[in-house]
Parts: sequence; C-alpha cells; structure tokens
Amino acid sequence: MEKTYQPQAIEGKHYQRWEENHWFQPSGEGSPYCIMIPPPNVTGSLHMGHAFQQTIMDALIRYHRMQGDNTLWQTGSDHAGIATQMVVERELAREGKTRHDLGRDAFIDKVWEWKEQSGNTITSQMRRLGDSVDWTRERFTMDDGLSNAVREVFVQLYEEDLIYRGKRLVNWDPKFHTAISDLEVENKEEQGSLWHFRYPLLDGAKTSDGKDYIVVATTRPETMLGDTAVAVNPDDERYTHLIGKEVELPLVGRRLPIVADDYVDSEFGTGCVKITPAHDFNDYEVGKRHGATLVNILDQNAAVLQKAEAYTYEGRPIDDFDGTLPDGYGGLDRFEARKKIIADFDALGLLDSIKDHTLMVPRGDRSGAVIEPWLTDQWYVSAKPLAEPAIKAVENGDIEFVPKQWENTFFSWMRDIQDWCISRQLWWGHQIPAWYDKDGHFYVGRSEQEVREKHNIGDDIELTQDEDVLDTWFSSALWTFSTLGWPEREDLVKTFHPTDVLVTGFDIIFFWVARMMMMTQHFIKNDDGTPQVPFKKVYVTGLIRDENGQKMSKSKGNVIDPIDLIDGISADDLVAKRTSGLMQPKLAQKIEKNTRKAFPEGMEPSGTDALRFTLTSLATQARDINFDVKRLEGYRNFCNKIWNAARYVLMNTEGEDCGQNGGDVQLTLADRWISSRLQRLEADVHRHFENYRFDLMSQALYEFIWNEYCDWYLELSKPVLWDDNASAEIKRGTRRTLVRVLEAILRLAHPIMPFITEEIWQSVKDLAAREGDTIMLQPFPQPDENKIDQQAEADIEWLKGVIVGVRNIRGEMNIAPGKPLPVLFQKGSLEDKRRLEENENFLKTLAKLESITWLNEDDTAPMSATQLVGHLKVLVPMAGLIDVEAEQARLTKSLDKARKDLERVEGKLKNENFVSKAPEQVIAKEREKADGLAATIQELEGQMKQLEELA
RNA sequence: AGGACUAUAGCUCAGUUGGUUAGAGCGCUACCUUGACAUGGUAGAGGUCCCCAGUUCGAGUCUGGGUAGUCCUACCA
Repeated sequence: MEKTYQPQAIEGKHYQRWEENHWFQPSGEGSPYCIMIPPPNVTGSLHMGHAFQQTIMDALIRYHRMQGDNTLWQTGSDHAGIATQMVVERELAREGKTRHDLGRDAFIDKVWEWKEQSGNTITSQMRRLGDSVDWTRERFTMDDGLSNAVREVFVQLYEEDLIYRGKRLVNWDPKFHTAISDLEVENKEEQGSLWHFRYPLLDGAKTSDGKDYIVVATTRPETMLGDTAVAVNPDDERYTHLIGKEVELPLVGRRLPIVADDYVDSEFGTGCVKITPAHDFNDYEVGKRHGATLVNILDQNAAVLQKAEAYTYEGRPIDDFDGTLPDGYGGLDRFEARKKIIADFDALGLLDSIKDHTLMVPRGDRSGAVIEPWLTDQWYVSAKPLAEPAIKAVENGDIEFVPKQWENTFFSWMRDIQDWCISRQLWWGHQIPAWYDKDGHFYVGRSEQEVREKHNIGDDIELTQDEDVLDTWFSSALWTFSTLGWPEREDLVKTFHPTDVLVTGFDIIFFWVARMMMMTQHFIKNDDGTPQVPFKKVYVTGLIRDENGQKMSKSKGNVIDPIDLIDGISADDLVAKRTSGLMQPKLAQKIEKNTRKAFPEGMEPSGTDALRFTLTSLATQARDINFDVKRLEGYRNFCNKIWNAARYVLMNTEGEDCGQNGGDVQLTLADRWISSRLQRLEADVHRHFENYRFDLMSQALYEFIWNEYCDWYLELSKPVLWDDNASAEIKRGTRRTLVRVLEAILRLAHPIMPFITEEIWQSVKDLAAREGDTIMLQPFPQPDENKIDQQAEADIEWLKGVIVGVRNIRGEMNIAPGKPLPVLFQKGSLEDKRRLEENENFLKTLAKLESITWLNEDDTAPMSATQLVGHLKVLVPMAGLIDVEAEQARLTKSLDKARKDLERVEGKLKNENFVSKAPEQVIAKEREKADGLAATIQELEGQMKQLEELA
C-alpha cells in the first residue's frame, strides 16, 4: 500500500467494476427497498445539493443492499421545460436566430440534440460520486413511456372533471411568453412610487369636502387604461354618498361606477381604489363581485394593445365594447406607457402627488422579468379534491416527514391549495393532448386517432393539437410510478411501489412532493382499493449554503462544484469558472476578489469518500447547512487515518496466521474490549440509519475508528505483536481481532465511503476469512450482545486512566516523552492490583515505563508527582526530574477543581428537597461522587503538604 | 400581517424522553519526526448554553415573555 491515501488512484476502477458486474441492480431476493431519485435537470450539472442528497440516498441504498434487501435506486432525469428551452434559445440567439425562425419541429430537434450533447454531464458526475443507481433502468420524463403516462393521466383527469380549461388571470412571464404557476413567482420588496391620480366625478357629484374629483392611488399607473370601477369601503363615511355615482376615467373617457367593497382599506392611501380586473388578482375578485368588465389592455409582451379587449367573467369576448385607447399608447411597452400616463396626467393637472413606496414586485424565478397578471386561456388541475387524500395520508402517518416539523409546512399549503395552472406556452415539453376543430371546440384524448373515433369526427374535418405543453412538474408528479412502467406494466409497480423514502429539499415540498402525493394516490391503488402513497417517508434535507451562510448562486459567484472538491482545482481555474458566462459581467471583479480570498490556493483534491463523509456529517436536522471546506480537509485526514491503520494491520498480518483457518486463540483484554466497543458501534449505526441521523452516524464512526481503534487498540496490539515471548495463541488472537475489527469497520463505513472501503477490503478479506467479490454485497455487520464485555470496558478505562495520568505528569512537568519512568502505585484496591498484574505489559509500553512497583498502604513513598485514578495513587518519583513549583501548580489546578465540584455536590446533598424528592439512583450517584471527591481532595492536600515541606 | 425555524467554544455545528465534569471538527498554545499515519502523536487553553421570568429537588433541555437573525405564506391599491 502507498504511504498516504490517494483517492484519485483508487476510485475510478471500483465504480467501473461495480457497474460492469451489474451489482447496482435489484437482486430479486429479499424484501423490496426502493428510492426514486429526484430527477435532476437533464442538461444541468451536479451541484452541492445533488451531491448532498445523493450521498444520503446512496448510503441508504448501500445499507439496504448489504442488509439483503431487493434494492432499487431508480434514476433518471427531468426535461426542465423552461430552463432547457431557455438554454437552447440562448444558443440560437448567438446565431442571431429565434425559435420562430426554426419552427416548432426543428426547434425541438435542436433541443434533443442539446440533450444528447449535454445530457451525460450529470450522469458521469453521478458516477464520480459513487451513486449506485441502476443505470439499466434510467428514465427521462420525455421518453415514450413517461410521455404515455402523462397523456394517460391527463385524459383520465379530464374525463373525471379534474382538469378543465378556462380563461383566467395567470402569472404571465412577458419575457418567456408563458404562464407560470404561483410557485414560480418570487415576490421581492422593491422601491417604487405611489402615484395619486384625480378621477373627475360626473354628473355634478362632489366629495364631502367639496371637491369635484376623487383621488386614487396606484403603483402601476399604466393599468389605469383598463380600469372599470373605483371601489371604496362601504363603511367609509367620506365616500358613502358617492357609492353608485360615477367618475370619468381620464385619457380614456370611460365612465366608471363607484362601488363599495370590504376589500378596500380606508386607512391606506386615499381610501379609493381603482379597479383593473384584467390586470390584478385582487381587482379581478372585486370586479367579479360588482360586475365590472374585464378590460385587457396588454399584449403578450406586456406592451399596450392598439385597442383594448373586453370579456365577461365566463371568458366570452364582449363585441360591442368600445376598446378605443388614447392616441400614442398602442405598442408602447408597459414601462414606457407608465411614463406617458404620468406625464399626461400631469399635463391635465390630474396628477395629485407622488410618494415613495416600497412594494412587493413579482418576478419570474427563471426570467427575472416582472410578472404580469394577464387574461389567457389555460388548463387547470382542480387541486382541492386531489389534495384531500394527501393531507389524510400525512395525518394518519402513511407518509411521515423527517424531521416532523415539515409536516406543518405541508399542511399549511395543502389546506389552502389553489388550482394548478398546468399549461405552458412553450415548445419543449409534453404537448397537451387536446385537439381543436375550426370552431374552437376541443376534444381530449390519448391521440388524434382516439379523438376522431370517440367523437365521430371524419377525416375531412381538420383538427389541430393544442400548441401548449404541460408544466414540467406535471410529469415529475408521476415519477414514482411512471418510471416503473405504468400504465403498460404493473409488475414493477407491485414490487417496488410505494417506495420507501423520498430524499429531497424543503424548497420543493410544494412543487414536487405534494403533487407527487396527489397524483400517485389518485392513480395507484392498494389491493383493497385505497389510495396508495408514493413513498412512506420524506426525508427533508437542509439547503447547502456557503461558509458564510449565503445561498450558492452563479451571480454571487460562490458556487462550489462537488467535482472540484473531489479532484481539486487551482485558484486561477476556479476564478475563471466562476466568472465565465455571467449574466452581469460587471460582477466578475468582485467575484474574483472574494474567490481569491476564500480559496487563495484553490482547492486541494480530497476524493469522493472524504466529500461524502463530510456531507454525511453535515446532515443534521437543521434547515440551513453552511459548507466549510475546513470540514472537508478534516475528513480527508480521516480517510488517511483509515488508510494508514489498514497499512499497519496489513504489515502485521499479511503472511501471518490470523486464525482464518481456525486454531486456538487467546484474547487479550484489549481484544475483548475492542470487540465489545464494536458491538455498540454497530448498534448505533443501525439506529442512526433508522432515524436518518447521518450526522450522528458519521460522528460515531469517526470516534470509534480514530479514538478507539487507532488511538488505543492499535497501540495496545503492539506490545503483543512485538513480544517475542508471546504465545502463538495470543498473537493469533490479536491478529484475528485486528483484521476482523478492521473488516467490520470497512463494512460499516461502506455506505458512506464506498471507494476506500472497497479498496482496503480487497486486501483484508482473505485475512478476515471473508468470501465475495465486493464489499458492496457483503452483509452489513450485526451487533452481537454476547460480545459486549463490561468488565473489559471498565478495565480498559482504568488502563487509559493510568496511562493518561502518567502522560499528564510528563506533559506538565516537561519530561521528555521518550524517557522511561519508574512508577509507584499506592492505596489501590484488590481490583487495582489485579488490573495491574494483568496489564503490566500494556502499561509499560504505552506509558513508557521503566518499572512498576506496588507499594503497601503503610510504605513511605519517595517525593513524587501524583495522579489519582479513582482511589489509586499513581506516583512518579521526582528525584532529579521534577520542578517542585510545576508540580504544585499542577496539583493546585486539580485541587481547585475538585473543591469546586465537591462544593456543588454537597450543596445538592444538603438540600432536603433534593434528598427527599430525587430518585434514589440519582442521590446515590451524587453521594458516591462526593465521597470520591473528598478522598481526592484529602490525597491532594497531603501531597501538597509534602511538597511544602520539601520546599 | 400571519406562521415557522434558529440562537451552545474564535469559526461551523452535535447535545435523543430534564439528572456527567456541556461535546466534535477546524482554529489556537506547548512539546515530539517513536518502526501505520506530520493528511501525524501527546498534553493543554478556550463556554454567563442570547436576555428575563416561571415550572421543578434539579433547566442547555420544559412553559411564557423579550431581543436578534433567517425563511415561508399572504399582501394595502
């Protein structure tokens, strides 16, 4: 073995071997265990969140595979409608073309080309991560099977009246020319203004203070062109006499009724609200209540129409409406129109005032454009009836969120769920299976053929398919069963569905998790006909942020590519990566500065295992996870530690008898101790898998491997292995323990660190008498109660106490670590004596002792530095070595601490309430503690006295 | 505005039903290249567990209030 751990030398070969041998596929035996990967964007690349979640999924999958389950990790990717279309359109823009230049079919071909080209980026990155997904079953939301599932679901829901088409206000993205769902809109506070406009009262009406106009306030002046009412609060005495009167809409000349509606807050602004039902969600509701006409004034680019269009709330055009707009507005962008409106009002003397105002601006999460509420024909899913079973499933525990608190988030959204707008005005996606005839009648079916047959439409009648596609999340919502072959085949669904756990981030609970539940429960049923859940558990991970708690984003330039952590990257390359392809090139300088500050030397290669271990250790219950590269370095060192421990084991066992072929063994205290500790570790690891506490799991592994196995057991094995007089049985026992514990550690750590464990396992499997081609198919270690040895654990604690005591004296007294010391023991019990006799060899080697002498209680000891281990005094004679003052200081420190502790404990014991109310055990424990402390103090005081006499 | 979450060592974080001497990694100090490992070893330093009150024999842990921060949802034109 190499002297240091070099991940790049070992990782690739194992993955290839695993995959080639089809070891990632379900075994077909044992109870089914299945995880569906949240499908990454097919043209995307791996980010820290993927690495994090996939590490957890892989750990679970490897664990269950080793437990003998019929384990499937289903992989695949998502077509990511807007995101992908956007990328390809940007490519085209470089050639000076738009998608319309190509036409729909050619454009879609182009997207598929792009997918072929970039689609394997993420899959090769997943291989680097060690993901043991079943590649032979990889699916894509746009492949034939899944598209078929999408059509089937759409048609069935339509036939059940759960999908409908309607003219409604939607969140319109004027940049991408598509509707988006509420969830895709980000509301952010921005600085704006509140304009106060005067609307003249008609027919001689006057306000209570005698004015012939009322004042309305707006943040969006341009929408006034579509105003069809003015609303006031019915209880607002200033305006009650005006209700039912009319105002004239300036510039347009339309008569607007003044209506009363509770929606209006009299306290805000002037208490008068202009109502623009076709351009504001609240106004839509108000307008509907009062029959105010829907007047649309904008086109798909959010520019002003030449002529306004009016509609009823049923979506029918009102033909006799006069949609004339003032001159000069037609074709004007909404923001240009705003300026002009303000100027025109000002010129007419109708601009009352302008105030600074902070408002929430809705922006498309992909485009960044200000979203326009716009009246369009769209397809909707009736969410309420579908949401009910999903809510029930969580309420009755069929689906459990981990951590549980996320259930509240889920409930709060589900109980107030709105219908889901599923149509998108894009080309890339599942085209809606609805066909229109010339009169605008539509027919829904699985194909044009089906539609014609079902509705008796002859070939002479022309049908055209709906141009729109479905929201990407529509197909993702079917993911757990569509990937298993639904609706064509049921067998896999029967075996692997419901899946066991969904591992995902809280940011897509609404987007995806909830919708998956709704769709799955509707379409997949249990044997008894009840709705089947898509998964039994939802493990919600935190969101990975940078070391300062900032969200990682391209524009902040703080994105970390997991592959760079694995392979390392120079500072220059990292800067180049972070500053290329920026939307706002001016940020480059700042990004470079921050990057060079955070990573002056770039990133060291750490290997996949160290990254995975780090991510695992970060998997706490917290919502935000700040990723600090320092943590990664620590765990890379941990890998090196394992590597070197294995080197040591191999150096001492290869070619030696490790008991693999039987033969008598004699186990030392150390052997029994480490085996005992191992059982506890194994139990802990199982428990932590059950509870999804990966952080505690990695901590338990770290502590055992480093602080018990390496720091103590390996050291304790040396006196045996180096002792020429030791028996064959005892050496065999030590070697066997050395190898077996290492081998068990490897299996325990394998789900988290697949590569290093496989690499080492290949070298130790024979020595540990294990058979098999790969660690990944070995049984996961099971704890054995019978191997827990409390006596051995207590004895080793004693041994450690003595050794640490001597080392402490060395350290504090500045005695060279290598200098052999004579040590005297006094006032020990019979137990101490037994322990000493049994462990003299260990003690001498580990504490570097020259001699050990057992003094009787009444023997006078020479002047010594003292350390107490329980009641036992461990004495290092001071002659020639010791600085009296240093020893005094050392003792004073211990004494102070002991006195303080005693004071506290005695305080408790003196408290009558404590003695009368606390449980027996607790009191006894405190008494014992007090006795021990008192004895310690007495000893230390005696020792101090001796020192004083000497000085 | 409503709701949720967080507050523990210099930094990033654990602390499972209230009962230890409050822990880990990184960082820091001193010493050490000893035959697995300097990506290391040994020994240390470092905490008003945000503040106040309450419940309790006993609170980092439970309750109420406050402060600070983060996020989500809904928004007043």
